[in-house]
Amino acid sequence: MNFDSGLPIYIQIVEIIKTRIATGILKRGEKLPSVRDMATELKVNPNTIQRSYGELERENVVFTQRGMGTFVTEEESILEELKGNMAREKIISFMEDMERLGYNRDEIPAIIKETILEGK
Amino acid sequence: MNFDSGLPIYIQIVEIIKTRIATGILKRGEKLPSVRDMATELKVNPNTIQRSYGELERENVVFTQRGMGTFVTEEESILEELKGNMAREKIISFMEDMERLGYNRDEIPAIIKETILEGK
Amino acid sequence: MNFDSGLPIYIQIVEIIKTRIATGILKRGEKLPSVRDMATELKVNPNTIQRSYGELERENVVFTQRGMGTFVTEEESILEELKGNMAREKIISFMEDMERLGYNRDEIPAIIKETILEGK
Amino acid sequence: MNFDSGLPIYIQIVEIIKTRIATGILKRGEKLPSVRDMATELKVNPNTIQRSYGELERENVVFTQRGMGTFVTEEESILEELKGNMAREKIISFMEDMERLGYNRDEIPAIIKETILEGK
DNA sequence: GTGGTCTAGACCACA
DNA sequence: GTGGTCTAGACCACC
Repeated sequence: MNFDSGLPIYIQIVEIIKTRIATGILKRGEKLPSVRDMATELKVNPNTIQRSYGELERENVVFTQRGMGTFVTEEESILEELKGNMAREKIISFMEDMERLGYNRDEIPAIIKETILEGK
Repeated sequence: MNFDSGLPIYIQIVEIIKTRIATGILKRGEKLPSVRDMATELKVNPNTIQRSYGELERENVVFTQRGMGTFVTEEESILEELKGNMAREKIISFMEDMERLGYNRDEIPAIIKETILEGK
Repeated sequence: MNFDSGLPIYIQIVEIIKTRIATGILKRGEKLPSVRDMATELKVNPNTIQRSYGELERENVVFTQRGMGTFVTEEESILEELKGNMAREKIISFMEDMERLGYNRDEIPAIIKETILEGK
Repeated sequence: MNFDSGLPIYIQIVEIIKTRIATGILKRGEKLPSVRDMATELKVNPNTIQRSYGELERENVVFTQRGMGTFVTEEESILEELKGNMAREKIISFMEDMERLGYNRDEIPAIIKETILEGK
């Protein structure tokens, strides 16, 4: 795993975990890897993972039980919001890419429909 | 710049240059940086750039004039096709991402329209 | 327990015991811990406790029976006065705090009423 | 300065700074001591101060300008809210103390009024 | 100079 | 074992 995108490593890890949760790789209520295991897996310092987990907890995406571990939230509403946010980000960056390629915002839905039909 | 995506570096450079052309950073008929300059800019071996330019020429995206340098094609149809291909790739990977987030192919155009409206 | 408030330790202990009596942790007529036990509990020299007990006796808050130990006074009037004094101190320091936060002496009772209502 | 209240040091520092702001010792827009100076002053590690400042920034009580320092927020509404919160905490703990001394919640405003009158 | 991030390694409370 | 805190010391970007 590389972390040279310019963003702080702990933020990048937050994004990775959010993606895993939003896409269902990590499920509602599931235990995350321990701070130490995650640190070993991603080859970063445990404090960095700690910070990532802390940030996720602040956002109520995960919760921790002392001595037990860190878990994906049980609250469905937060998970839905998370998916919505990630989708919105994906859409926005996609649209920016498309505009850079010379397409107009408003014609994009139509182009997508075409592409869907082609693929069928 | 990192080139550790697994793909051969020369292919990655081909993609970078195609993106620059498709987005208009490099314009129709414009001279590309010399092999040597490009190698310096991307911190790779000049032979690698040479190979990338060769590939681009094979695809008629650029053409070479001995002693003058390498230039973006003058043929509008090729540029259009290039943009179309890049757009199609973007759309496909975007749709895969959205499906992973739990959205159905067919509902995506509608979601995009909503997001456009929100952003206004 | 820390005793680094600047005040003599024996005075601080007098205050601790008065608080325990005023709040009913130590009841009317109840035996106080022996000097030796109290010294162990608070991790101070027994002579210090001896001095604190002496001070409390001087104020008629406790009385000593040779060979039996030290006891909270039986006189209700002294206990009432003790509570009144502690309340007055609490009120004064509370009001100073509130004034420092920018509240006027005279508006404080009203603010408290509001807070009581909120808490209901 | 002692930090053995059981609470994490960084939280205690957050409280100290909030008190300084709420009581006007630190004014609207004023620069806080640098992380390093504060660490020296309070004899803790700079990272601990960093964490405290980060927490305060998260709560919008302060903001930072890279290379310039950390400053008390300019937003009056946040400062008002801060004072309100600190007052509420003071009131609640004061009332708990008074109840422990045998006074009823509802009679406290009256007792305060008496104490004010006595002091005049 | 400022804050921001990261690593290394320690100790603690909780279970 | 788990997460939570703290220290020490380094390097970075920005001003």
